[in-house]
Amino acid sequence: MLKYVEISNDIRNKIIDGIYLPNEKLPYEKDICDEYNSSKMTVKKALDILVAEGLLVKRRGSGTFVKDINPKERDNLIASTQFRGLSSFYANHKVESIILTYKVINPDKNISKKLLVNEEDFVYQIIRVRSVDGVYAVIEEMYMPIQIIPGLKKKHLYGSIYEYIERILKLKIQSAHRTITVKKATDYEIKHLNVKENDPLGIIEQVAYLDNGQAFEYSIVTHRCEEFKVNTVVFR
Amino acid sequence: MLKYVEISNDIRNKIIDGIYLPNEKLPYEKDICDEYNSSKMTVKKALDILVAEGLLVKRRGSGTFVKDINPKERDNLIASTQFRGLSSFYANHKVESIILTYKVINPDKNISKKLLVNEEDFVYQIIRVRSVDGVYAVIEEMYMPIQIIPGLKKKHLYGSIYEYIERILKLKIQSAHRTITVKKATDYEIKHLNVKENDPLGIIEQVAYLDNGQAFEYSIVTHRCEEFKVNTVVFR
DNA sequence: TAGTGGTCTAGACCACCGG
DNA sequence: CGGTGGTCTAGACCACTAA
Repeated sequence: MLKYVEISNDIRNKIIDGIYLPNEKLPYEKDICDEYNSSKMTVKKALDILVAEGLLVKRRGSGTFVKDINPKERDNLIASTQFRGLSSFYANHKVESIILTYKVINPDKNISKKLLVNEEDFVYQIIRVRSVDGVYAVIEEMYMPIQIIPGLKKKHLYGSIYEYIERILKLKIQSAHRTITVKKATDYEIKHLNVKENDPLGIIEQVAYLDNGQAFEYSIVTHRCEEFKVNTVVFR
Repeated sequence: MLKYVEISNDIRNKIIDGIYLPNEKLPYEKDICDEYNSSKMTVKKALDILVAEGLLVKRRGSGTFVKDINPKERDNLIASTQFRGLSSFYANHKVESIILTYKVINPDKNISKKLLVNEEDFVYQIIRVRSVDGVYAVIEEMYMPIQIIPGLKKKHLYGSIYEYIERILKLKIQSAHRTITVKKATDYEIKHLNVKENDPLGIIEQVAYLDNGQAFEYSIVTHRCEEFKVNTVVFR
């Protein structure tokens, strides 16, 4: 385990457990260094992770303080700063999938551009309706190059595809570029998501990358509006 | 100017100008250190900014590579990783505001909680319809404590409030926590945004913070769906 | 095995805040 | 002014990749 990850996990837990209270000033960086037996740079890196998560504020010249946000928002923030699939985001809920489409196709121009493959190459096309605790949540349309993700079988689609990629193929998922937009439900969504005509929907279009920089997934996930909530922290 | 900001700006420009091409390997960190006459840690910090912006990928053991994304997406990414007001986001367009409400009120429970002020304190309530190049874009409902943002006059509301905060009050805006949701247009929006009944809308609810950690703004910005597009990069 | 990026240190110096 | 966080260095050592 890396030292700065250890330190930031420890301090995050202290905030969650209320050992450090909202608006409380953290010990001086110097003391934190002593406590964890680390250098200033390492402690700074650990604290900066928590600043990026929106849990801490640093004021040059005065100190480091716990941000005063309510616990629900805080948990939301911690969850949102991580990139997870639906299955692990709703780890304590029952996530099920209905498979509408599962085939191998040649990508159209848009898909081949997103995944950086040729139009002659083959990609999986997967369309799933996913439910959480028995309630329809999203329609997920997904494209992955078979060269990068070999051996995917239908049985994997009922659970988490990310788990297959990471645990079976031993690949590392690194990041994703997302575009969030809004649209009105079409007949297709009315049918499969059990929404009403004219209901608004949230759409997350995403290209996801492995840690070697390869794009391995292009997906368009359409969310029912009740289920749709995205949290972010932005910096100036 | 900070060294790592200089280096990252320089490399970002080289990517934008095509001096470093997609998929190209960057010089070894060692050579970059020599080029900018800096230490390894400083160069690493500069490159990590570009990784966070989604422009670069690093592969331990092989090198640092320019991510192969199309120029339009790339520009979108660069714009989205920064936290700006509408005025500076659309700096090359004509941004106008219609002021629907401008008064000082006692905050309700929700607002006082978000801004961390008492319900007896006073906050500005500002509601503006903002248009870009003559087209209605958003309704912005905004609350700011008068103690933190003193002296705001109606004339400031026609332009950029952020500019008033930064240039006149000399305060530094640091970050914002955002929640993105979706809803169906109500009569209020149909009237003021010139949208049709049942049109979907994108909502960004935001608490913004100064660099001293104070919350200075709570706002709910309702976007017409055509105008609504949020880009993010997430990491696992 | 050589070459890459990642972590970590100990300490110098600077910028900013408050009394 | 003392105390805080921010930047930067020079170099040690480690983890991973590819030839």
